[in-house]
Amino acid sequence: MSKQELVVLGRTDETGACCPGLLTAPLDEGQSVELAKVFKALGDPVRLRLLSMIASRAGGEVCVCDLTPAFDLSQPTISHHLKLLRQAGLIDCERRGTWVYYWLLPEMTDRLAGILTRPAGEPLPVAAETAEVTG
Amino acid sequence: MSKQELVVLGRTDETGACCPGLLTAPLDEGQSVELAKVFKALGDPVRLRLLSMIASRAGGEVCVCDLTPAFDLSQPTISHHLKLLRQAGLIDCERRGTWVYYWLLPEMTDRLAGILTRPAGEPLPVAAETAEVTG
DNA sequence: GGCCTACATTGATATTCTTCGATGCAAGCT
DNA sequence: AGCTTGCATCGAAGAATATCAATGTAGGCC
Repeated sequence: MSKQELVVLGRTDETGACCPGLLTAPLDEGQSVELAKVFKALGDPVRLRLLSMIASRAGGEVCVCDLTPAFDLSQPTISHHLKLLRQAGLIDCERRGTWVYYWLLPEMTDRLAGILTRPAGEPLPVAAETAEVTG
Repeated sequence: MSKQELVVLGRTDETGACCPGLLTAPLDEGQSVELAKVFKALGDPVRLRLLSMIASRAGGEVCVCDLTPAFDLSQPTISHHLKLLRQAGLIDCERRGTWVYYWLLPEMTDRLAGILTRPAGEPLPVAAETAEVTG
């Protein structure tokens, strides 16, 4: 049940410094395709709420039975959204008896945060008054 | 030309500590809708590459004429993607003579990074063996 | 003015996504 | 075994998205 996450964004660096980052160098086509899948998973209000409900839960996990009634959506729809989040590598789940529990995979959110973080102390373009046209 | 970005995610806090964050408390419906628009803009390989090309450019800005030929897509399609990135508040642009230049709005990527960052030193759920069922 | 280049907008089409009801499957209970 | 609950999967319908060719617009140049 926990076998279909994506392996995304090249290596899993232990330093936390991680990959080039979205903002420092142009992404190649393959990287952009993989990264886009994760952001696309976050690009829906229902999935964002699901993720935040899962991530913020004390104890680190939530039963689906606690998630479904929080929305004005059918049970299959919630199940579908959870599947997409799981396929994006953002969450994982386990069946325990009758119930299924979901939890956050913080490695992925950490990686996204890193990718969106500027390498600190950037010139900050502000406006484009003095810049020279390269063409 | 620079008037249709979203104003997203509540206040613009100067401390950088920023809003509650996706991972610490459940998002309400309004927040999730606004946030989803930004992530949706990032949920496409072409737009991710465009954003990375813009963000990583020395000088802080890029001419559209340098972006378009980097893709196997028509000029209107690139223009469309740039518009979506701009509407998401991720980039802005300015016409200068014949050409139009785009640049990153780092406030938005900073905010996303903050939203995806855990409040440091979290218990890290690891597995779900000892957790009690709250229901 | 007239023409050309750079980019945006429009309108159409193919694909993808969200959502639902119906159904399937796993586990507990009687 | 049969029944019930919790959740996933299937198949279909409607909405949203990506893409293109055609067209519009703004600015430079003759």
